[in-house]
Amino acid sequence: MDKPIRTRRKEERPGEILDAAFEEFVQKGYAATRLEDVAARAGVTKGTIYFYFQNKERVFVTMVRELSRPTVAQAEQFLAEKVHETVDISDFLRMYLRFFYQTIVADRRAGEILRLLIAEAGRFPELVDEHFQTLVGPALAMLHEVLADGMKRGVLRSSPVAEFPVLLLAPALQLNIWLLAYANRRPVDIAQHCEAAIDLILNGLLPRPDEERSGALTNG
Amino acid sequence: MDKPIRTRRKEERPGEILDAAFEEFVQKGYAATRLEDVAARAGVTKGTIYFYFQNKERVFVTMVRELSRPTVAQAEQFLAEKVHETVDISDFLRMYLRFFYQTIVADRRAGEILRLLIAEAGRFPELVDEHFQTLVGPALAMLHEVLADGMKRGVLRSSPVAEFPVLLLAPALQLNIWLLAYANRRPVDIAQHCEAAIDLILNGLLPRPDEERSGALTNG
Amino acid sequence: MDKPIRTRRKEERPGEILDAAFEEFVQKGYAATRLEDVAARAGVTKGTIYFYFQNKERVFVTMVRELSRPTVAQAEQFLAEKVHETVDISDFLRMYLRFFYQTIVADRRAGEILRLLIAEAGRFPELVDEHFQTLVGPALAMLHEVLADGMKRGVLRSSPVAEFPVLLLAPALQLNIWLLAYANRRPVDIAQHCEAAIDLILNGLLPRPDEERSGALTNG
Amino acid sequence: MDKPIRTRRKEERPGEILDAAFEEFVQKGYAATRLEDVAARAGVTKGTIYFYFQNKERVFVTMVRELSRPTVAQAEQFLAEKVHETVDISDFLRMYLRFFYQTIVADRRAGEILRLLIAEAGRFPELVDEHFQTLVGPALAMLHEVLADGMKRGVLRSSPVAEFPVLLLAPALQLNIWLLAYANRRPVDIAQHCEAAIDLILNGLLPRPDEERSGALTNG
DNA sequence: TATGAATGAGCTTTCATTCAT
DNA sequence: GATGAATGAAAGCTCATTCAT
Repeated sequence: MDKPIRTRRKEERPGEILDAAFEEFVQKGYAATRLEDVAARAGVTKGTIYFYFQNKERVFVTMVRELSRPTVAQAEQFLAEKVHETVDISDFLRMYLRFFYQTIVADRRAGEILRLLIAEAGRFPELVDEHFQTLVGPALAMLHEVLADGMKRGVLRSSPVAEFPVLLLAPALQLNIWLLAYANRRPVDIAQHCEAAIDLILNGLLPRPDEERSGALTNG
Repeated sequence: MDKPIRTRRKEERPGEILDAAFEEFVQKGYAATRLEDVAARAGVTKGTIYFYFQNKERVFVTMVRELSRPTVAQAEQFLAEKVHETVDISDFLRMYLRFFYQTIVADRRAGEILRLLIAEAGRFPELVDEHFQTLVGPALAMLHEVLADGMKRGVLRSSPVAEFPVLLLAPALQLNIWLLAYANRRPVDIAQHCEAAIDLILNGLLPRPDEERSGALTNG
Repeated sequence: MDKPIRTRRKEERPGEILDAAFEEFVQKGYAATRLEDVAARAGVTKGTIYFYFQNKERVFVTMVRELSRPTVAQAEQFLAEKVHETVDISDFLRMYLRFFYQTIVADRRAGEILRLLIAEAGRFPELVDEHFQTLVGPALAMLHEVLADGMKRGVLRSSPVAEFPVLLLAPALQLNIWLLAYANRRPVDIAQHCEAAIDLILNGLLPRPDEERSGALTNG
Repeated sequence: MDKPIRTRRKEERPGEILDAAFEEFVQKGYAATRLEDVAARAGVTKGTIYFYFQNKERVFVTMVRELSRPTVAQAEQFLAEKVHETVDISDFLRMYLRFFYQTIVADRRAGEILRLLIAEAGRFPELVDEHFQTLVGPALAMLHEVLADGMKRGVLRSSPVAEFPVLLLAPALQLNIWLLAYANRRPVDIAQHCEAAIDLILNGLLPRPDEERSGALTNG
């Protein structure tokens, strides 16, 4: 029990280290995390980390990439399904929002990584850009297409929102940050928050039969 | 001839230090900021900081509080004006949103402090809570009141959004994070973003004359 | 006695540190020297070294430069005196050799620094070149001039040695290395070694009246 | 088909490791050399080194001994030939000097090992002494004998050089150090350097027919 | 024989903090 | 009030050495 006999597990070690790194980085942030604590949590010693990773920075970057992988895969699959071409636009938007709530709010790992990325954006700009390219960009591009198409077809109200599809993701982002910043001190019902966002957004986007000109309400 | 300068300085020193601290903390984050750099930027030496502040943590906390002060004052004034009691609800919501865009997006200091708070939330939970109590909480309380009242009076569609007034702030928060995370790499037109958010939200909240039951669109 | 009260001596500290560094580097070599030992020997703590020097390399380089200074000054003075223009060439060469024995053999500091430079030449090529430029080069240039002039005037035998003035310094270099490599295990009488070298070199350089052609003995 | 290669390897491994060690130690010095680099250069892994050698120190010591072997053998053969008893003393001295230039200057391995020994003398005093016993000592003893005998027979000028035969090796040592310290930055023509040394030394040692008393030139 | 994952002591370097002046 | 030399507790990283396979 004292010295857990030296075990070799080349296959699993890196993953174990990255899992440990995730917990530590999330808890303390990049700079305040000690690699020794990561090692201890992974059940190895400092030296072992340096056997698998070049330095602290590489541990962080690799961890973000590796733990983002399932999220990226899910998102790619979701975006590839092209359900929007066959489904009612309201239904599609509901699905879309729920998917994002699922991804960046309900999934702790994905949510924490997003927050970590925001918090450490200044130190890891390339990582942030990478994240944009693989996740945010494609998701926004698809939304943009759906919105523009819906407006052209008249199933959506014509609105400047078409140019800011990111607005549809804002609620999920807000909740992500809220939950992680206030931790357990200000709990929120995720499902209700999501449904409220859907209510607001769908009503905001669907045509208003009472109006001749779209955007009538917009000018102040 | 010498004196006046020295005297003036004496009173301004703490403020100069906090200004310098703001720049450094924003650039590097809490842990990676060196008090020596703060001192250099403020034109003093490390020792001087310790004359005015107990330690690094106090410098950070005091900086956040002190530099938040004008924002808090503005917000308090805005919330106290009670214009919502006299003005058309659409106009009020427009003003409200624009005010927040002004505050947490266009005002660099307020915006950066918000981001700092998000990034360092784990290390300074009390500061986050304080921020909630003085800024976020009151703003949300007032919004909640306005929304609930509007729905009761029928000038707003009855909707679960009433219980999540924070949804109205989500767009500004999203833009704040976007700008600070992507820095200058992905510029956004703030005014247009704001107007798009207003369009979405107002249309999402105002009554839909074509429908009997509110929320008809909500169920999936 | 326990904690030698923190004393400030900005003026003397760097010198004390360099003196301590000299002893440690000489004893252990560059790589094997611990800055902590240097600090202890100088009566300060590790941190203090970093207050005055950027890093270990700078400590080494600065030490070599600083402790070479008196030697360089002596050499410059010696070379500037131009006694060779007024003195009998035998007398001059005797002075010259004795001066170098004094410098790189009898003077422990200069001798050790020379050996350090030889030992660490691979890691500090610029330092070696600097040493050449300030010490070796000028000394050889002057010797070359004296030898060439002497041979032209016929007071020295014409010989290929003119092109290799460094041969006159070889004995002192050899003794330097001998003493430092064998430490006290193989003591040598410096003065006798020097006089033997002078005997060999003067007899080797002065004209041989029995010969018509110089260099008669050289061909094998 | 496989076997022969493996078998051959098996016997050559230690030698391959020592060759690799030589290159690394020469390039970086003892302390700065990583056994991992030695292993990589030898085409094996770190563990293998520990199979053949107890530790880093033994690798170094064994390498010096092993790679010195051919040099020692050559020297022993040369010294055993006793050509000095049959050959003209000038011819003998020429041969002697040329042999040493060949050995410690022209032969890169022997030259580097000599320099390594000088550089690391402080850490490996026994190795230095061993080197003295097997190489330097015998060579000097023989020289001493030849010089003393020559002076007694009158074929050499009587001189204090008899007691410092090492002076005859000084030029080769100087050139060895020069070449290794200045690497390729200050090239020297080895053959000419050698011939100049021979010229200086022979003329310095052979009798001067113009003088009654030997050593007349020596007193300053 | 050989491997290479794992260890852990040790080293350089950093920096918040102190304190004599 | 202000300085800045000095401290010392980390923390990142390296590498000789070990050992299960």
